[in-house]
Amino acid sequence: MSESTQPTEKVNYKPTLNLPKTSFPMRANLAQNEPQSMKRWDKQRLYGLVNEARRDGQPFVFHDGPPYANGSIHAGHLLNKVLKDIVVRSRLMAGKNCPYVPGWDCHGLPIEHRVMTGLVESGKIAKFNTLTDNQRRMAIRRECRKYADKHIKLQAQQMQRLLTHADYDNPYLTMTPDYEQAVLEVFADLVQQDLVFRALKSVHWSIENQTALADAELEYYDKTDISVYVDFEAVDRDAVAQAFGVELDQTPTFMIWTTTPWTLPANLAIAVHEKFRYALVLVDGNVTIIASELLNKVTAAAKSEAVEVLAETDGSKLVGLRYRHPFCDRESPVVAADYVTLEDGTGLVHTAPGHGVDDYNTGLREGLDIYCPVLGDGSYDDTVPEWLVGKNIWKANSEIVEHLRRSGHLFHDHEFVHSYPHDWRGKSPVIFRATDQWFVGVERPTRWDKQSLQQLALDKTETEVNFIPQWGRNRMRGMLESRPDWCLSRQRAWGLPIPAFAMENDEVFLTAASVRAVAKRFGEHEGGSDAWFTEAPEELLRHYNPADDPDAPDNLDVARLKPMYDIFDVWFESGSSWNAVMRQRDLGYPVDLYLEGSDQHRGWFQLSLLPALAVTGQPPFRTLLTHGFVVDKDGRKMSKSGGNALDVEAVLKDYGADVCRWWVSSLSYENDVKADTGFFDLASESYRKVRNTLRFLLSNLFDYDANQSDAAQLPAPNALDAWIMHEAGRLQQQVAAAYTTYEFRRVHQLLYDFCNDTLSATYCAAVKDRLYCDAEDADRRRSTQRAMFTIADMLSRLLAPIMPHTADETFRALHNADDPMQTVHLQTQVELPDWPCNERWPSILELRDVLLKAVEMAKSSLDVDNPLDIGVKLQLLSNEEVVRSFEYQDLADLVGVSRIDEEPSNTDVEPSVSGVVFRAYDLRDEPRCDRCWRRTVDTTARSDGATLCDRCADAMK
RNA sequence: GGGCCCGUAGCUCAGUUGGUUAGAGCGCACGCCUGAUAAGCGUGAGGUCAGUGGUUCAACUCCACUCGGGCCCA
Repeated sequence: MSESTQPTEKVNYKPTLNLPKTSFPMRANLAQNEPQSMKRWDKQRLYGLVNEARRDGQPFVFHDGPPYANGSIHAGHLLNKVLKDIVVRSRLMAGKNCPYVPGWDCHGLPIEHRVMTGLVESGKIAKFNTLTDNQRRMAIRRECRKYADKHIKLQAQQMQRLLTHADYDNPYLTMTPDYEQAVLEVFADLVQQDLVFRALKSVHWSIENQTALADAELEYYDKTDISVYVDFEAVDRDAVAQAFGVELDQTPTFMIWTTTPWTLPANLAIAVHEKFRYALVLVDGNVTIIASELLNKVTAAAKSEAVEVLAETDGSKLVGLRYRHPFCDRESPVVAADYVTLEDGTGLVHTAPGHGVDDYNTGLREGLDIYCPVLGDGSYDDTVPEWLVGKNIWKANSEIVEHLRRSGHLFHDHEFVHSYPHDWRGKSPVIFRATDQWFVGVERPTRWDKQSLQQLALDKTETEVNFIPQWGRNRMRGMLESRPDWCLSRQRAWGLPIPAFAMENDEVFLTAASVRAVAKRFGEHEGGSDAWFTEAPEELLRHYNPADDPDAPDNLDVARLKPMYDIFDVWFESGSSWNAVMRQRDLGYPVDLYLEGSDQHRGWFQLSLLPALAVTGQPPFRTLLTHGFVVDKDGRKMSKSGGNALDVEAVLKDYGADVCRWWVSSLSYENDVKADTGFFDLASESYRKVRNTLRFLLSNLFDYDANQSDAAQLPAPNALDAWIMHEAGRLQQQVAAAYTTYEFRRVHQLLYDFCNDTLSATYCAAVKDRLYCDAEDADRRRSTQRAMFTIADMLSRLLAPIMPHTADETFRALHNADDPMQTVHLQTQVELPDWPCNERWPSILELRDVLLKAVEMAKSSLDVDNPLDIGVKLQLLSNEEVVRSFEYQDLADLVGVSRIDEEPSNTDVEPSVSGVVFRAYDLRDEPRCDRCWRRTVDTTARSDGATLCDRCADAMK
């Protein structure tokens, strides 16, 4: 700063200025202060108050999907719950009636598995095993319920810490009696439409525990088995010869390979790959068929000496040929299958639909029996050859090999070590076994114009469901098209029982009316579906009268019924929530919005859609919004074991919920979301920018009384104020629209840019001088304060859905709230009046940019540091009218220089960007106001020796 | 292996139906202010639009393939 322009004696004018004052802290200290906000809201019972206040508002029906009641919340929950909360809060702010009932998925294998593991580890399992079946089931269920309760409490607490505004006092739980009742009512409706049936399906089966096992209950260990190459004799020699285009005088065989000889009695097909080449070979005097590529490997393994390829053909030519089973009296076909590989075996795959998933699917497709001659205890039933009946399958393995060897069907055998699934508890090997299961038939006609569920689902998602993002529709369609029948049953204890009974004649008793009767019983029973394990059939069916049931079997004797113990797939329970929650609690149906991760296209979305369509004929949702998954900073999947999972609790503690939510609002959530603690540093920075802008507004309102300074008493707003109010109005409309269309990222962008650019860098910088230096009561200053007050109030409301704590803190500071009941969250958005403002503002802002650059250049060329030591002369050419419609002082404030004025235009000069010619010049020789530090034309020496501008001289009076 | 999707500055993202020199914020560099001060302001440098090939007068944009990543199946 130049010495020559400094006043000789320094008077401190600082006390005469209206400098900002506020108790609103610069540092948010969210980790400490957010819990206090939560307490205040809790005490005033805010959730209920808001609902009460919005009771007559237009409803917006939102339905929360239930997370699984297991473990702590993770990054995915953070994203999901915050997005939901932003939706709900923004709808409430718009005056909508929008309840948010949170829910939990309580039943199911993961909990049961954890509980069982605990029992095994603690040794309690021994005691459980001494109980009767139903006592044991009840004991397990009690443990599972305790486990679920504990985690629901934990998660609810963590979700509340995210500042979500939901009815945590009345959540829905899939394990409560009322919920269970409503699920069974949905099921009854499906039964009534004949959509439910029983059929065989291959499952992992533990012989040791005589139970079906889920994938999660398998452990893989190496197991030594006998692997065998078996010749299956062709039925029609000529047909085979024709397929290979040769003549044959010997009946050829199909050579298969298997490591489970005990499944051979259930063989019903041989699968080949249509695109592979197969060879007709003379090996050691026999003619057999092997995949060409595997021929050498197989004959080498068997140490065959004489190998001669007679012909080759495509797999597709073999399809349809038939063969004779080596020791069962039947013929079976060769079929095509894609899963046939050339890695092991012969390229011809032994297929037993009762003993394998691929085999099972092939069996369904080819219309084969799902034949399973193995009983639950691992012994053969009486449908197999006599020498095998009653034998244990593991023992039978070697007998079958010997039998094949003797009958000449065994080409080769050797021991083979492979990874094989074992029961996680007993560590014994499991088998695949076809068992009776319950299904929902997706291709059966429903009561809705006889269309199938699949067809209804395809049609309705095409026309009646809105997808965000759009590609969700394709994804859903693809999944629906390939949707198999829905297997509803599981063989577990922790779940809702499928209320079926076995009759004396071994037939199954389950009708729509009987299901409804049990539903009613569960609903009124304190323990809900626990009744299934503690009550006799007469009690369970106390609301059932066979005389009123057209489907009741003739010979029904309720007293002699035996309950069956399959439970529902948990997806059927959560998939009935539209009934168990939304319809039962009268919250609105169909629902406006389901919002979940994109994995739920197959999960909750689809499995809610199917039952709802069956029962109501319409989709349960109008809009499906999906978000991506949270991945690590390199875009890789997060996992606890991978060590790259985000610690949500730590992030909340270090950054606070408002920062986390501000981060969530910045995401393009439709794609995968990268997250790392470092990302929250950035969100923190940007949060602080917004916070500081709010603080600046608040700090300049310390002497402003919004009630007294009513609009009527104030003069027309200054051009700057009119402009910022106009911008604020536009912002409000854009933000409101973006909230409505779930474009939170745009909301974030708009709010950030407005705070950072429009307010902080432009408006606030420009009005500082008048706020600080104008007389306290000057019209110009009051007009500015009015704008700032209005905007701060508006911003607190616009920000409330994203940062509930900070918005409330701002709102309460602005309104000097001592009353704990005062909160932004009971407010609705105020529509700002359409403020007229000079329509030339865009040109002026362009001019500002140009002049800022000019000032920057002048600073170096004139060797000036402080822009207040610079003045700008304009030559107005094409845009005379535009510039002259503004006051030069306002322009100077916008650019941050002491003064801007005109000079006569010189026609020789080329106009620059905005049609102006400008010249920045050094003002350091001009007097500088001691109070406002500007070098305006009216700054002169005053009688008391001070150098002041007129405005400051006035303000001092 | 199949279905759906993603890949633009160091980072997070814009980029209309193909059409001038691909935009913004953060970060970074340099500077200012010291009356928003553990703040605030200005200026500037950063890009082979994942890769290859094709369609076109013209491709970040349309098509095919490849690579990397995610979800759901098998």
